[in-house]
Amino acid sequence: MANLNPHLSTDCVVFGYDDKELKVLLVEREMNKRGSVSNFQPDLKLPGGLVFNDELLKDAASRILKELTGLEKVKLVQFDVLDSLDRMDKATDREWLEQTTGLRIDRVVSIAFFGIVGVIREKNCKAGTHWVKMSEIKNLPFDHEEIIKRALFAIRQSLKRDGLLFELLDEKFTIHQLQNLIRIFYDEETDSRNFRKKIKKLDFVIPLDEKQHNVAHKPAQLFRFDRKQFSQFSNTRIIF
Amino acid sequence: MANLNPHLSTDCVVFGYDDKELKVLLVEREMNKRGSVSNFQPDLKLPGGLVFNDELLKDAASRILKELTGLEKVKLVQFDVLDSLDRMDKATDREWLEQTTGLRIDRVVSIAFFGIVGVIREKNCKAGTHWVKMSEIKNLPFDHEEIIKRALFAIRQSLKRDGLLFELLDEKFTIHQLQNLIRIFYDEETDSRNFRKKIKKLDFVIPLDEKQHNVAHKPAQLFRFDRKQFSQFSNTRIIF
DNA sequence: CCAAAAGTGTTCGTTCTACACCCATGT
DNA sequence: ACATGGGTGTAGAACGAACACTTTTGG
Repeated sequence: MANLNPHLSTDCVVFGYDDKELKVLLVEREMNKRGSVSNFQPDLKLPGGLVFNDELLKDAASRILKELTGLEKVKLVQFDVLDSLDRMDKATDREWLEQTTGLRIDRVVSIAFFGIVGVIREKNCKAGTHWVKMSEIKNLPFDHEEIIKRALFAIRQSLKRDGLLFELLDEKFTIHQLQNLIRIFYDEETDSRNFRKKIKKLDFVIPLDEKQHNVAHKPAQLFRFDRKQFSQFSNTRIIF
Repeated sequence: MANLNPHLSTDCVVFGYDDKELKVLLVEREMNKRGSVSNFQPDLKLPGGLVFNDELLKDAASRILKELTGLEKVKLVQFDVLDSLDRMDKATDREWLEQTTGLRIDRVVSIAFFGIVGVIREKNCKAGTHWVKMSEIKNLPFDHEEIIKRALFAIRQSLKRDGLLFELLDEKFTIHQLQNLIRIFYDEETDSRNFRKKIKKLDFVIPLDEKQHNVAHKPAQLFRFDRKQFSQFSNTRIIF
C-alpha cells in the first residue's frame, strides 16, 4: 500500500508577514541535468509533491511541507482542487517530476492547501527556501501562480468568515495586533477608535485582566478568542 | 489515456425542493449477486463514479450525474474532497465498485460537488432515481451521509455569500419567490415588509417593468439579478 | 524629552426591527 | 365571496463613520 500515488499531489501555499508585507514560502527546484539555465533567479515553486496511497491528504501536505522547508505544525486548510488537463504540459515540469519521483506521469490532480505562519523566522527554514513578497512572485512552474492567486482569495474569505484571523495571533493578543493583521491581509486602513468599539461588542473576543510587559509604549490590554462563541456568531446569515 | 482512473471519483449532492421541503437526489445501487437483502427499501446512494483520465472533474461529475439520473445542465460546484482511508471499508461497498467498474480498487479519493435544481420534475429523471426528503435519508453506503451533511453546510454558505440563490430562480422572479427559497434552505421566517425593503436597497436586484400573469392573486412585480453588481458587493468584508 | 502605541466620546446619518392593514386577481 | 399572495409606513433602537487629543511606557 505505501506507494506514491501517481495521480494525486498536494501543494501548499504558506503565507507569512513581516510587519508590513505579505509573503509566500517557495522552494528551489533542483533539476538533475542542467540546473536553471537562462535565469539568474533560482527556479522556485510551491512546496508540493505526490501523496502516498495510505496517507491522508492533509498528512501528505504537512509531510511534504516539512520535507521541503523544515516547517512543522503549520495548520493547513484544504481550499481547492487543480485538475486541468494541461497543468503538466510544460516539458521541463513533467521531466522534473518524473526525475524526482521515478514514476511515469500522465495526469496529476493536485489538492491545494493554504497555511499561515504568524512571524517569519527565516532560521526555522531549510536552505533553499525563500519567503517571496507577493508583488515579486513570477515565472513559477505548473499552475503555481494560479494556485497562489486562489489561495489569497480563499484565505481572505476564510479570515473574515471562519475566524482564522485568531489562529494567527498568540493565545493572548492586543486589539492593535488584530487590526494590524487585518491591514496586512486586506490592504485596508481602519479608524482605530471605531475598530476598538466594534471589537469590544464582539462577545467572542474576551478581555483578560492582564497587560503587556516590556514594551516601549503604554502597555495594552490583552484579549483572547472564544471559539464556541464565535461559531454561533458566524452561523448567522449575512446578506439577507 | 481514456481509461478510468482507479483513484479518483466524483460524487454529486443534488438538492431540490418542492414548495415546502428540501430533498436530495439518490439513485438505486444494483448488486449483481443478491440485490438488497435485509432491507425493504432499495439500496440508495449518491450519484457518483470514477473519473476518466482525460476528463475534468466537473465534466466527470456532470457525465455521471446524467448517466445515472438523466439530469442535464445542472450547475455543479466543487465543495469538498473526501480522502479518509476507511471510506471503502464496508465489504459490500468495495465489492460493488469492483463489480461495476471491473477494476481492482484500493484507494479512492472522491471530489464532492453540489447542485440544485429549482423545481423537481420527477418525469425528467430516469427510473431508479429518488428524491428523498432530508429528514428521511438513512443507511447510505460509503461516507455518503457525511457528504450530504457537508454539502448542506457548504450550500448554505454559498447561497448567502456567492449569490447562488439567484441561480435557482428563473431569470425573472418575484420577491416572494426569493424569500421562499431562503425559508426553505435556512429554515427561517423573516418579516416580509422588512425583507422587501432590504431587497429594494440591493442594487444587484433589478426591478423590471413587468408583472406576473395568470396567478390567483395580485400579480407581483418581477426582478432580475445582476451578476456584475453582485460581485462587487460580495467582495466587501463581513465581520470587521 | 522623545517616540510609539494605548485609550477615550460625541454627533449625525443610516439601518434594523416590530408591527397591521388594504389591494388585485382567479376560482 | 373567498383565498392567495402583493404591497405599503412609521417610530424607536442599534449601528457605523467621521473626527483629535491625552496617557503611559522604554529608551
